[in-house]
Amino acid sequence: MGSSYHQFCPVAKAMELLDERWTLLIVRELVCGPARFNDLRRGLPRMSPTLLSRRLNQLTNAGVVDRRTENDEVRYTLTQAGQELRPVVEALAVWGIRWIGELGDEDLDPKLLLWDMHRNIDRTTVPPGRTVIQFRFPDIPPANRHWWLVISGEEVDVCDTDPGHTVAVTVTTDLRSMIDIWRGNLTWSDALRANALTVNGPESLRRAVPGWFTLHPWATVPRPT
Amino acid sequence: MGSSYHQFCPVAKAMELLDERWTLLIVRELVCGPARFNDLRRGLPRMSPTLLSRRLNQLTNAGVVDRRTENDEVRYTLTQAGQELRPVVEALAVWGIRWIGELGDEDLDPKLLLWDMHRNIDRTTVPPGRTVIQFRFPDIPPANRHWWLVISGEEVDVCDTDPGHTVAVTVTTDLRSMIDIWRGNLTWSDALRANALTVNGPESLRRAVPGWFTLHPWATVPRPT
DNA sequence: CCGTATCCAGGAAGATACTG
DNA sequence: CAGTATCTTCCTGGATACGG
Repeated sequence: MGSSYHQFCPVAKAMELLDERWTLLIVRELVCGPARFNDLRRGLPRMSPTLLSRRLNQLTNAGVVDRRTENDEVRYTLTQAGQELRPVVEALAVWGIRWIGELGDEDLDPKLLLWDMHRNIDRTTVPPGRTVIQFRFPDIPPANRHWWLVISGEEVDVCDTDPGHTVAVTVTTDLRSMIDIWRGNLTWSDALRANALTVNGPESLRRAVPGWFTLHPWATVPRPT
Repeated sequence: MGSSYHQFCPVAKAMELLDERWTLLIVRELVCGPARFNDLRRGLPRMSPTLLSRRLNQLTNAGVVDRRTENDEVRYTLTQAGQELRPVVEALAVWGIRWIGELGDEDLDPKLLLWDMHRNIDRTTVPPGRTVIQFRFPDIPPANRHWWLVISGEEVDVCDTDPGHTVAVTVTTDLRSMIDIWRGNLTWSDALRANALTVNGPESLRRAVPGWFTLHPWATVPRPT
């Protein structure tokens, strides 16, 4: 655990645990539901597995995280104490979206974007059966340029190589615009109108695409004037 | 500023600034109102002035803190962005008081206790004129054992040497009990009944003392069963 | 009163490779 | 899939002393 502040103040005691690098981002991941070690790694790609492991142990020892093994599958979940960190994470998200507007190019990670999108699909609006969305970001290096979201009845998969299925719609845009949309700083229709984004595919699907994603809670936070 | 997480997530962007050691505790201090450099030092006694200075610069550059010089007096205040960190601090306080119950002896700092008490005096209930409360903590080393709170019309002073004024009431207790009361884990009356605390002085004042302090918001937070 | 200058030690975090 | 092991670097944070 982080070293002590030698203060009895609850804020200080909380921060002894939570002010260590990455800790609250792990909680953020787990707020979305139980996760396996490698799920967490996908949401925290710049974190080394050693450090992730250490942090999970610290959080477990602190009573925030529970490590469960169910028929050979390891799951990390939030305990009651962990669940109650949700207001902290939400308050931070609201503050962050309002006051930290400028993103550096380093912050624009397509891997994270797709990972986040994949868990915010509104199944009820996507056609039944298998639907594949292709994303193309021509402005970034080829290695990360092409992505596929494979939506089937039970699950949603993220691929960075062509899964081979028929593509329903292709979204072509620069990465920053797509992230601006995701964060709620830009609407799909404004991006389309400004030619910052194009959707290829059958008319009906093209119109429907934006509705396939649930709005991130961030997106609706009012911004400072 | 802290190093980047390379994520566009608002929580990550917020934590780049806020997860550095001491940063949110400075915000906590400033949430109570504008403060001078040495006021902050009193609330953060284990922090070196170098580091406090550096953090204040970081927070100023981040647009969270404003440094004002008014007729030769330096004041640090929260900007609008800083004010909006209040929900974060409050969420952390609620979580901390509920889930980080055990305090080490290292966390029991009488200096901090008195500093915190001095800014939570309910003037309307304290008799007019000058009122002096003496605190005695026989269980701790002599150097920190005796404290005086000098309440006058305009201000409240903390002294660790006898200010020489007439003492209205003397509170004698162990430090941990006083902090338990302050955090809302123990009531004045329970402490009195258990002989963990005694108040000396005129009957009427003795009864009134607990009411001279405003209840800390922490104190009323319901605890987990 | 309000900080800055300097120095030092320790450990945190990153990178990489490897194992059951 | 779920982590350890190891190594190295850097940088934070702490302590202390000093200046405007």
